[in-house]
Amino acid sequence: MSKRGGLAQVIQHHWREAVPDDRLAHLIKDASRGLGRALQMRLAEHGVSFGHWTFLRILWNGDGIAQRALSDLAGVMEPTTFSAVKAMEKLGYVERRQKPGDRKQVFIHLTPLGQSLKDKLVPLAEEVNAIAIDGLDEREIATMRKALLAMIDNLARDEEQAAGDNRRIPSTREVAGRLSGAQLSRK
Amino acid sequence: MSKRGGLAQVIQHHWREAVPDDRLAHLIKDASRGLGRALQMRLAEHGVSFGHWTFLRILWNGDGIAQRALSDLAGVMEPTTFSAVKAMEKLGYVERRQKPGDRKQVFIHLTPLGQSLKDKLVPLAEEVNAIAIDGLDEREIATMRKALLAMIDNLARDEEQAAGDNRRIPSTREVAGRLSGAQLSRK
DNA sequence: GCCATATACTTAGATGGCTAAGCATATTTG
DNA sequence: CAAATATGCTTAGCCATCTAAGTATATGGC
Repeated sequence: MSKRGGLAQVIQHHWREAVPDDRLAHLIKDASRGLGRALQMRLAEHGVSFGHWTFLRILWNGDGIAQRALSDLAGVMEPTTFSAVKAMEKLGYVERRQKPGDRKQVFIHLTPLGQSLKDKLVPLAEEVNAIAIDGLDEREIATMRKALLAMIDNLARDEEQAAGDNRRIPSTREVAGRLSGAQLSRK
Repeated sequence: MSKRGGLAQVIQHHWREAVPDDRLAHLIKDASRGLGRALQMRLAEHGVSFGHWTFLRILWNGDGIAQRALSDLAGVMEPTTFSAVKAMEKLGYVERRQKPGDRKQVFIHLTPLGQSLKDKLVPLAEEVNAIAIDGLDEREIATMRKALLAMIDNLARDEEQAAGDNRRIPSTREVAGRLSGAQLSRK
């Protein structure tokens, strides 16, 4: 309050110095929301919702996976996937199929329409990324990436432990899925 | 699929190398959700919802501000603030008052109960922060902070421009509020 | 001083995420 | 093999957030 030197400077000072501790979380949240909004705006122009993007991205990288696996890769809970997939099925982006001899799992397949979105949408995400990191150098980005990864890992271990404390041994699926949200299928 | 060398290593490899571009956004989102869940778990033990925390934090730092100002400081839209404040009023954390001669603005004041939460809840956020940044050194955190700040700024400018393209000159309030979501009251 | 515009709050309704709980089907094990 | 347990999908319902649109009140320009 009542610092000298213009708005930008005040904000810079505020975030960098006046705010030592827990507000790193706020910075991260704000960045995340900024990125989300930027992509959302662009996707909306193509009639695709932000929520669907998450799942399409994974399916473009290999469809025909079970709904459960899709949840893990997306880093969200099953009900989230369930409703998104249902909605995308209605939009004609995906099909839900079962394999003979397995009446539990539902496998998600892209339709040609769903497949075709890739070429339109991927550049939008790349554009957002380019805008966001403008002016940052390689080294800074690498450091940020490393730091974020470490934080995700730290928090996943905390969460894992908290869950274990209260209840039971969390399944591998749970722990791994919780770990970071979106990575390759392991095992 | 079918990588060698243990889960942690696979994930590390995945995030650090296999994923060059837009997935920085995913890292940030995952970190944000991890931080959110960690805090939420702890707040829940004290009967406070994550949403309320956002607003309480600001009010502890100076209550009696207008609902609109509270929105700006929290970096959320008015309806979000509206419902949160209504809920907190019902819980007895805050009161909504008006000033004579102004029938538009509603000023939000902490009750003693709302005030008293500060001592219980702030340490929880500090704990989460400490867990999250465990193992990171000063320099890394400073770099991340700087990079995030730059990204927020880049994205805010993008958004500002997109809005300007379509409609009208966004008010100062809007632009500044959008800039990062939670900072000091300036001017 | 009045009318146009801007501002502040509210309402309504959508979205994306979650937890809890249910049901059906596989899998394991005594 | 049968019973117990685990797994995968679904349903129901909550929470935090948003946009769009409505209402009431201030404010500024003519």
